[in-house]
Amino acid sequence: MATLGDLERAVMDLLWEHQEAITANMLRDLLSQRTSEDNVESRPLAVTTVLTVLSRLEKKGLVERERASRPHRYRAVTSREEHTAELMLEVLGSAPDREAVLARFIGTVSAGEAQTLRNLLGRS
Amino acid sequence: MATLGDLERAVMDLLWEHQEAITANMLRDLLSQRTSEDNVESRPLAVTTVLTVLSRLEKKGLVERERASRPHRYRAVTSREEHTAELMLEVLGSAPDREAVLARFIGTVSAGEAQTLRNLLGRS
DNA sequence: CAGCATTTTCTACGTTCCGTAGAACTCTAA
DNA sequence: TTAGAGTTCTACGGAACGTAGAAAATGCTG
Repeated sequence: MATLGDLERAVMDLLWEHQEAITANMLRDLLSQRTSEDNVESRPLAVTTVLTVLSRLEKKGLVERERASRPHRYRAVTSREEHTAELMLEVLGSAPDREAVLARFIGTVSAGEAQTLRNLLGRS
Repeated sequence: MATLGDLERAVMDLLWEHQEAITANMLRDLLSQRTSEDNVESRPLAVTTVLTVLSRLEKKGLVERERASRPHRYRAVTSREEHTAELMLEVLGSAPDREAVLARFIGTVSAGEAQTLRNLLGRS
């Protein structure tokens, strides 16, 4: 499965929040903001660190970059919803009896979400 | 997330197929059977190897053992369906807008499964 | 166009997780 | 009480990830 590390995840979260492609430097600033909110004493990451995880994310197919603009700009390839739904499907597919899993799944989902699902599925 | 390695996964698969708790030796035999089906030339695992992954799985809360019976016997703590459904829920919860994810998810599920979901959700 | 600042790539190191298993220790049955 | 089966301890190699310096590429500016 495409499992992400903490920093990779944080970077993806930021990219998902930005429709526009952004640079590694912007990402570094956003990351240091975010971690300083958690008032954890820590110096900001080096830009090269951010660039490293960005290329790893690119290799994983989650991020693409505009090489044209000089400070390269990065964006998420798929939306967070798409990505998450794909992951859920992948997990679902890891069991032989998908329907049995769905049954359990429905049981755990909140009432509101169950209603959402009914609406989405329409009548039959 | 509780992500599993290949061998850990293989062991869980076997435990999930056995309602009865089984010993490390049985597991080793079952594993060597399974891999020999894939006619990959390979000598069977050492029992200590199986025991190691079993204790790791125990630490992860996926497996419990009967320490009473002398060759300890191991069983999965939850069924595969339960486990998988929990994982799906965990993935779902990793996105802020769960309903949007569900919308995508419904879109990707097969028609048969959509029908299953309708039945499970009952009418509204 | 040459030098400098910015940006990107390469290389690398420490940590954690996992597959793998030997060494050492602990039971229990005879 | 001891041998053999079983369990725990310790360990190592490889991969993934966080981290970042060194080196190379690029582009602006005089």
